[in-house]
Amino acid sequence: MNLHPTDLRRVSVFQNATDDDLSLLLNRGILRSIEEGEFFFFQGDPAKYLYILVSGRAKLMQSSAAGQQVNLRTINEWQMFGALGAVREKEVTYPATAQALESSSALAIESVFLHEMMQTRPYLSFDLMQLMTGYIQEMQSRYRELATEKVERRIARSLLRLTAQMGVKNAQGHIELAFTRQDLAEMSGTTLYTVSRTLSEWERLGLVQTGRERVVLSNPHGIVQIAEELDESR
Amino acid sequence: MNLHPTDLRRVSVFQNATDDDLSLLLNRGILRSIEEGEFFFFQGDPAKYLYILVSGRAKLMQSSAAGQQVNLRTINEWQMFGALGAVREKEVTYPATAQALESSSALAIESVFLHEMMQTRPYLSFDLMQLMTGYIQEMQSRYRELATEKVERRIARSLLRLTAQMGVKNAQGHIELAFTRQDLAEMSGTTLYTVSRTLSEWERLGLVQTGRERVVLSNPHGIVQIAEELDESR
DNA sequence: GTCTGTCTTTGCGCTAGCGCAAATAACAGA
DNA sequence: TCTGTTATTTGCGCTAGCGCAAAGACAGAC
Repeated sequence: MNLHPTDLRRVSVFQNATDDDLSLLLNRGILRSIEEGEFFFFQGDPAKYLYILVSGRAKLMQSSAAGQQVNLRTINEWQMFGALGAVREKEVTYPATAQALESSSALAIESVFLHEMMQTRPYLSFDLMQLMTGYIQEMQSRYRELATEKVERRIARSLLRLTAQMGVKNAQGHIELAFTRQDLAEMSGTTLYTVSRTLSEWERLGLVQTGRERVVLSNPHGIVQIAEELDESR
Repeated sequence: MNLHPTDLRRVSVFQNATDDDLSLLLNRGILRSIEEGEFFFFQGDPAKYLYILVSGRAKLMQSSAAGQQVNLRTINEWQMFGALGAVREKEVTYPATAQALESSSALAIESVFLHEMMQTRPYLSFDLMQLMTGYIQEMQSRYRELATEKVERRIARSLLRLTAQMGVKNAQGHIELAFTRQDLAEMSGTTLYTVSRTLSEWERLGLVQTGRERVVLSNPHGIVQIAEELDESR
């Protein structure tokens, strides 16, 4: 894998960086490649590096003391993750675990290095803040959904969110997603059983086609309707 | 109400600001006072101002299309709220509603003004990012709790969070909180009925004393235990 | 003191969603 | 093709928590 500095401009935080900045970052970065199911870092590790996913796909998840876990977000190519350490000055630890969903590689950059760069480059701070406000808003919305909306709709929302982030159209122009029922459950705050039952129901209605680690939205509009329609029962 | 520039240093985002900066901010600010139950801004309004609560208490909440709402956080004196507009350059709207829990006043500062100041003052950006990472982490934790933990524990957590933020010790050294059951429910992602039943149960056990818009933690340790103990049933 | 509006409690019935268990399906490697 | 592993489906029973409704408690206004 050979990276060119300007590739890094695809990272939203670096969209306004100069070519020199990008070279600096690339030189300081270490490329780490890991296999499906392995981890970039664990919740609780010291947050010494931030990462930029170069290839593959990963997920960020948080687990409770009892071991149950939720999916905070999925990470696609050219997305930055684990960047909290660059902001918090004190010794900090990652608040979540990053696991590869398929063979992946990521550029690891020392948190303190980005921290130093931001001191003299306001646009970097702004672009990072931009990213952070996005996360805040997303988490707030998901929190509200989880608190007030019922499962079926939350699953629909998860599928739509995934579609927006990484939906790939197949030959028939249908949107195809590659996730296990368990993943979907962790994204929607429910159990794999309920996800399975819901997808089966939707398949019966002709909204989706399902398979092992696969969901095809054959009628995206129908899913949108489930996600959006006013719930007159409340 | 007469404000002195250095009062603003109590705001975490301004802790490292110069006296000149603080004066600038104060001069550009407008003091808005509102009554209990009234609103600083509504979800969906253009985010033209950011606020600093000078006196009183407020809550930030988000509501769904169907009108159900959740409590995102409570705002105490010298906390900043509604600051997203200072980061996002495009026309943005508040993602939440800010309502006064008691008569309150807040300093309103134009978002663009803080935005400009940050261009040349890296420490401002850092302190704002610091705040934002805190929110991200808190929302992530609360999201996980809501998804994986049962109601009783979530209510316990809410009480402890409130205690940390604004607990006032009364004459007996007990921690006293002033919230309606409805508020507590919106913070914990449940209903006022369940909160009421849970508090009654705790009162029977001698963990708390309750009253109208009042919860006294007479045995905080017991509440901590409920919030923390491993749930062997899972 | 009394009235009024708001907040709280509690009984009751109900159901959405959980989670076990067992069967089945799909894939991966030998 | 066979075999072990992992993912998925579905029946079944259960319960945590919801939400209505009605009664009670409290606080402020007059």
